[in-house]
Amino acid sequence: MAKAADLLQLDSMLCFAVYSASHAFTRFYKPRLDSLDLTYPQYLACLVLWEQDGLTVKALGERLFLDSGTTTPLLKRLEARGLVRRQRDERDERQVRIYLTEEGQALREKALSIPLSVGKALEGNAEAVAAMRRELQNLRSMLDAAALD
Amino acid sequence: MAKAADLLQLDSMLCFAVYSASHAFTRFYKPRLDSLDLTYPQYLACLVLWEQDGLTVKALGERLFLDSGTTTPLLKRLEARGLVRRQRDERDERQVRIYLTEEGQALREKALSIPLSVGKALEGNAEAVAAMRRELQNLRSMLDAAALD
DNA sequence: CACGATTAGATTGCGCGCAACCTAATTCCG
DNA sequence: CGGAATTAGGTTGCGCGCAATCTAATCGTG
Repeated sequence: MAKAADLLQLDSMLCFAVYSASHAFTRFYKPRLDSLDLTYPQYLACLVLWEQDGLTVKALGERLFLDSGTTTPLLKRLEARGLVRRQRDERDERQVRIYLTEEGQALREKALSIPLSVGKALEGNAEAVAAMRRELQNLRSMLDAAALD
Repeated sequence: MAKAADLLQLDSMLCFAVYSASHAFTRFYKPRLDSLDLTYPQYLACLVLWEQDGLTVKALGERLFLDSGTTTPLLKRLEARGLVRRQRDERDERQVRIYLTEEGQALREKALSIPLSVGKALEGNAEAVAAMRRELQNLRSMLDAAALD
């Protein structure tokens, strides 16, 4: 049975498994993203924009579960790098819409090699990977729901 | 079949599922850790020390997969808060050993409520949680191994 | 229409997380 | 023994990630 001592065992904790796997992913991506001159969160923002261009800052933040304190400076860095353009919405001037530049759109081709590299590293575990992804998505929504109590 | 377009779909990516679940955990822990006056990484460091006191900075960093640029300032903050003592090893003066103070040891009792709160949030998923944890540990080691290429 | 409430985005401050680099202590080897 | 190589820890710089706060634009209600 689980004693009080066991409750605080680092290696039995799901939170630490998620936390350390997340950092391992970032480390794995680092050298691959260096060749695109992107950080990992910047890469995620590009993924969102490659799927749907012209999103507002808020919509992009909701897609990544990040708030404006994170997204605003990140998008300004992408703008400084010439990958996106930030433009006030004319209908609602509170909103700022993010548009990929030609360079930003072109970067997509180079980015294709990255998921291939991940696929290679996790070769032979395709079903397990897909199942894990779904469980993690479920975990995230359970945690966000429970965070309100 | 997976086309090129699908390769870059955010919601099909394991990396993003891990990344966003990790942040969801941090958000979930935040209000619980506020009452202990600890950040999440500081809580992890305490978990390690509650298991084994007197570790070197390096050993503690290896346990958490963090380097000295992260652990040194984190441990200095725990020291400033009165939870740990940092002491040069007499045998090998390159090393600094970390010892819990009485206050640091006492905090352990208050921390017990936290895994209980997590257990409640994930109630009814105990086996799935344990399986996911093992898969994530495996994922982390696969990524760290593949990161070398 | 007017005015309080809400909303979008920006800003500041702080704690990670890591690369790059530095110093001091120890080890390795001729 | 003595100098090169290695190791532990610390420092700096930068990009997140988020709480708290601010401003400006829009909405909602009387």
